[in-house]
Formats: sequence, structure tokens, C-alpha cells
Amino acid sequence: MRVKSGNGKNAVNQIPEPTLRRLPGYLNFLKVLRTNHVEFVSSGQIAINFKMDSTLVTKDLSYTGIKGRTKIGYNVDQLIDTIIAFLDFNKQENAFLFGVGNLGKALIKYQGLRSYGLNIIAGFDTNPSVVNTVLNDIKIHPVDEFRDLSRKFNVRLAIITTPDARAQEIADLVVAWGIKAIWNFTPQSIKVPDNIIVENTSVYSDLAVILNRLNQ
Amino acid sequence: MRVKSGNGKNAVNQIPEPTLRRLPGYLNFLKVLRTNHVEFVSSGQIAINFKMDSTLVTKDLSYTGIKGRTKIGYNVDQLIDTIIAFLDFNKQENAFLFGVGNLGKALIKYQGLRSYGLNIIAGFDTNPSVVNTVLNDIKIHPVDEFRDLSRKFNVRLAIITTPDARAQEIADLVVAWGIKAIWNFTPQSIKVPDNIIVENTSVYSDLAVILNRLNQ
DNA sequence: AATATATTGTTATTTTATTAACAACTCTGT
DNA sequence: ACAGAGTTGTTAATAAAATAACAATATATT
Repeated sequence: MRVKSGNGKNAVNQIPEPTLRRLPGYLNFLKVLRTNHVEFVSSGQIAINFKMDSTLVTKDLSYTGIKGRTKIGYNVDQLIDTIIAFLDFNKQENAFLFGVGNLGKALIKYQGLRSYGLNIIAGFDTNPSVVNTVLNDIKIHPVDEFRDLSRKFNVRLAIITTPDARAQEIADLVVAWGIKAIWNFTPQSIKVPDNIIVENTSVYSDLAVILNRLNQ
Repeated sequence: MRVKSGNGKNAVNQIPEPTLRRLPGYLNFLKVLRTNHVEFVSSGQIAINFKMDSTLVTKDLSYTGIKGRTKIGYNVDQLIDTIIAFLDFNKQENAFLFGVGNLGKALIKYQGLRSYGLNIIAGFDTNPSVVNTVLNDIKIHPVDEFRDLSRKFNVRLAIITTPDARAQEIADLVVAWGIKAIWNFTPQSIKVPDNIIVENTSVYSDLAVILNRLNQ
């Protein structure tokens, strides 16, 4: 049996994913420059910082629609605003988080995410020791209450930080109630309908890269 | 100024990074199969699970040296062992962790990493409220004690989970004392000599992808 | 025993991403 | 005014990754 890839690529699919993944890094660097009152930056300077080719930086930035000035570079303030708008970091995307263990707690407490457009509005867990507690003004509910809350708030994104074995059942639950995207922090691969967006974040891939580089 | 990429690619560079990043996912899936007493698996079955092309799975697995059997597939137990050995998940790589905040604590407490070859042997922080505490049998030291401990243990890997502004100074410190690789969880890009391995893990890239998919 | 078929594993092709080349431009210094 | 150099932004070439094609083979079925 030869299985063909199921990439639903009827959509426009404009920006390359590698570019999308690099932009937040540029943004962070630019914010440091702004703090240091740097007014203009060239793609070459950015490239040096990230040890990459300056052409690639120029190309990445061109996707955002920013215009640079020959011999001068890009206006730092303007570039920051442009990237933030391009990445939708200026809108607030509400999210529910499932599994308030160590990682879940860390994400809830991490203020950084809020200024990057992610607004966790409620946590869910089954463990009585965290249920009904409040972390950073965010209440942790029993999982049963998810249906009611999902009706009250129009939430499109669910973050899964449960133990591995629970990931699929939570995915099934949230999909059944209209969630559009899942950010899966467990190493478990989850099965969802094709129209649901899944982003897997697992430290094991990064660890594999590090160990490989160290041992080769 | 045209900046050229500084990829130190004089090394052999055998396995493609995308392959390396996919292998831990396969491994996790295989462990589930083993739990369910499945003896053989084909690349097609793995491909369906991850919604990818089966040829790619075959190719990925071939890098590990595993041999499959026509019409049968791969022996699950053997494949697990082969991938674990290939990724060096069976060796224990000792690591120091800097910055015992929410994320740092989560990583220290996360037992999963230990069975994937990562052994955090000490934490470091400047905050008196965590210094000299013990988490999961792992002691948190003041940063001053790093030099002594780095002499005592031969540690090659440093994990940075400090506030952004501290990332560079910690990087400088650990590089000065012989660390070979840095796993940087801050969004801050750090400058290190070319021979030092840096792996950046930032949730912002993943967030950018999710928001882009949701809003397009 | 012969046939059909699922599967591996390799090679070829296509697609995607990166790097190189270069024209156009604009600022600085003479 | 003019030369020179740094820079953008686009197009061309190269490199890398993913997909397709297919030969070889082992198993199950008739």
C-alpha cells in the first residue's frame, strides 16, 4: 500500500512555513534594537545576528509588505509594527488549556504569550488539587464545564498539555464542540478531521537534533 | 554588504534534519503499538497515522539502518530499539539548567526527558527563593557555584530558561567553562563561537504558524 | 505450483527553499 | 557634479526535501 500525503493544499498557501517560523525571531531582535534606540536596520545586520544569508532575510521581510530604503535599511519601529500585524500578534486569540500540570502551569503563568496574541482564558483539569484554583487570574475548571464555557466564549484554539494518554480524548472532545485548532504539547500524535489545524510542539525533536550534533 | 551563511558544513552532515525531527514522533507511535502488543508495522501504517507519504517514512527509517521485511513490515520491538540507539536516547547526556522559573521547573520535573536520554543534574538560579531547594532530587545552586560543579561533572549541555535579558550572559559563562551545546528556550538569539551547538526552542514560531493557519 | 499482492528499498522526478547574481537606487565624500 | 559603496528587491541558479515510479521480493491464496 502506498499512502499519499493528505496535505489539503487547495488553499492559497502563500507564505513558506520556514519564513513564518523565522519572523518571530527577527521581531525579538528588532525589539532589542528599539530598546537601544536604533532607528534603522539592514537585512545584513539581521543576517549576521542569526548567522544566515542576508538575501533570505530580505526575502522573508518582503512577504510582510515592508518597504526598505536603499543604503539605509528598514525603519525599526515600522518593521516591528509590520511583522506584528503580519503575524496577527496584535489581535487577541482566546484559548482554552487542558491539563494544568507543570507545563500547563508554566504556559498559563508565562505573560510573554499574551503580548504575542495568545490569551488563555481558562484552564481545565481533572485533578481536584488544581480544579477551582486560580492562576494569574485564570480559573481552572473541571473538564465537565468545558461545554458550557465553550458556548459562552467563542474560542477557536485548544492547548493540550495533558498526560500523553489523555491527548486523544481531549482532542475528540474539543473538536466535537467546534474548536478549529489544537496546539498539542504532548508527543502523542492525535487524529482529527482534515479541517482541524494541529500544531505539534514536542521537545523531543529538538533534543534529537542536539544529541545528534553533539555525538557526530 | 552581502552576508554569507555561516553554516559550518565541512562536517559529514549525513542525516537530514527533517528526518531527525520526525523520528521521535515515530518512536512514540511505535511505543503505543508495542503496548498494544502489535508485532509488525509497515511504513504505510505509520504514514497514515502522521498523514504523510509512506515513501518518506521508508526513507526516514532507512537512515537508522533498520531492515524491514517485504510484505510484513518492520518488527516493532526492533524498530524501537534501533531508533532509540540511532538518536542516542539510550545514552545519558548530563545537563545543567539555568533559570528555575516556571518553565525551568517544568523541565526539571518532567520525567519524560530522562527516558529520552537527557539527565538534568543540577539547576542554577539567582533568586533566593529557589536557590538551595531540591526539585525531583535535583538541587538548585546559586549561579556562582557553576564553575566548581562544571569541574566536578563533565557536562556538555546547558539549558537556558532564564528571563530573556539574562540569556546572553549565561551563554557567555557556560561557553567560557567548556560547555559544547546550548539549548536556548528564550526567544533571545544568543551569540556564541562557531564551534558551539545552539538549538533554539521558542513557542513563538509555533504560535505564528497556528495564528497564520487560523486567520488565512 | 502458480498467481496475485503488499511491501521494502532504490532511483528519478518534482517541488520547495536557499543562495547567487545583478540591476536599480540613494546616500556620502570628494 | 560625480564617483563609490552599501543596500533593496528581483530574477536566476543551486541545493535540499518530498513525492513518484518501479524493480525486487516474500507472503498468502487458489
